Amino acid sequence: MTAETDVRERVLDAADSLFYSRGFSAVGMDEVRDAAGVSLRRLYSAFPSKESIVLAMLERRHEQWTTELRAVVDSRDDPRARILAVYDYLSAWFADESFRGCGFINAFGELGGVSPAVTSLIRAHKQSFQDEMARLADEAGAPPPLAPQLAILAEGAQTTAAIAGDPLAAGHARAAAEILVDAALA
Amino acid sequence: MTAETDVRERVLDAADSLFYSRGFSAVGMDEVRDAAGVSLRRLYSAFPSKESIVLAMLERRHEQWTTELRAVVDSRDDPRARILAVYDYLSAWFADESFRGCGFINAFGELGGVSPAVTSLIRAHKQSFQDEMARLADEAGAPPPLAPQLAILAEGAQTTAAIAGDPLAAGHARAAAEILVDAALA
DNA sequence: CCGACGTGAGAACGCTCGTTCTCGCTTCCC
DNA sequence: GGGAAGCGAGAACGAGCGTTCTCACGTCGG
Repeated sequence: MTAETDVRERVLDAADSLFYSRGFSAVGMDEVRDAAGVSLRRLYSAFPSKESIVLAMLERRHEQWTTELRAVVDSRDDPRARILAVYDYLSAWFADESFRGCGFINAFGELGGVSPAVTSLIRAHKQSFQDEMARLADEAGAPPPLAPQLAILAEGAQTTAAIAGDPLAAGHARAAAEILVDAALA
Repeated sequence: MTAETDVRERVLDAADSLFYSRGFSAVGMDEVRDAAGVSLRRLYSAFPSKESIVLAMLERRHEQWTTELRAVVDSRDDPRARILAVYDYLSAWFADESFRGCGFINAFGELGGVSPAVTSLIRAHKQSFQDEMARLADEAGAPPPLAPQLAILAEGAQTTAAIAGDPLAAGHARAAAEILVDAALA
């Protein structure tokens, strides 16, 4: 069973990296096989189809993102600092040289119009982020409108950083968040 | 010559609608031909390749977007109202039933990793929007950091409205923009 | 030592794609 | 009226896709 999960991990690692950097339809299964170092036979015994790999990869990405974000947030105690920590997490992420935007937003552009399964997974991921923001805003005692505003800032920072290639977007979003938080708590 | 431009327009109309709603690789040239009501022969005499259609379509979309946005902004006189008009424009756009996010952000996800020409066109479009925001913020006498913050709000509203399917994102972004503008002008 | 099984490498399959070519028909100019 | 050019419809082509199959080989229980 370990061998089986190992194959799945290797395939998901390779698929995540390739699909994230080049998109889904631009990457063939042969390339995934080569990058994973796995035979096509084993690959298709671990996953029934390419789409199932995409779905599994997005699920794993969602869990990684959620875990990492929570870790950064939980390193702070002050409710205001916990909110702002979200943008610090974004800042560190944007600095990664292989950063090419939010994988879920990218997937939505390519597959959102044709794959309902992928669409609902993307939606769930973004909803979970909004819930997280609502929790943090609530902890700080802020009124309800703050949370969606903070989430919108985070989303905008991601696409701006990706397309303009400007990691400073996280700083701008953080500065705006500070103003909004302070205004909401006043 | 009119016939030639007519063919181009018909093809671009069809391609824009199809590519925007389903993505690029999910739509074949046969489908574009059917929707455009043009023979494949004429289609390929007007455009050398599928990618050239994508590029022409994005350029046209950029001009439409810029023109429409300027019209809404120019319907206001007060500098503060001109800034907020941007989010009113977004609000009206999100209400369109065929809205599926920003076509440029979507294109970036699918083609940004493989087509440099498409990437630089997308970048130019987003840069032009940031420039527009900088002009509006400058008109209002706001300090420099405001403009990127307003732009990030607009980008975030677009992806949030698209993925969550929530048109209210424009309202949240507008409310946040009001707070940021007032804080910057205080 | 042997046969059954599981595996890796990659050929093969069926399909779809972007693009080009064929062919019969229309059109229009002289 | 005749021939050359342009056109639409769709077949054809070559490539690439996701997926499956073949086959030779290694492994291992008996």
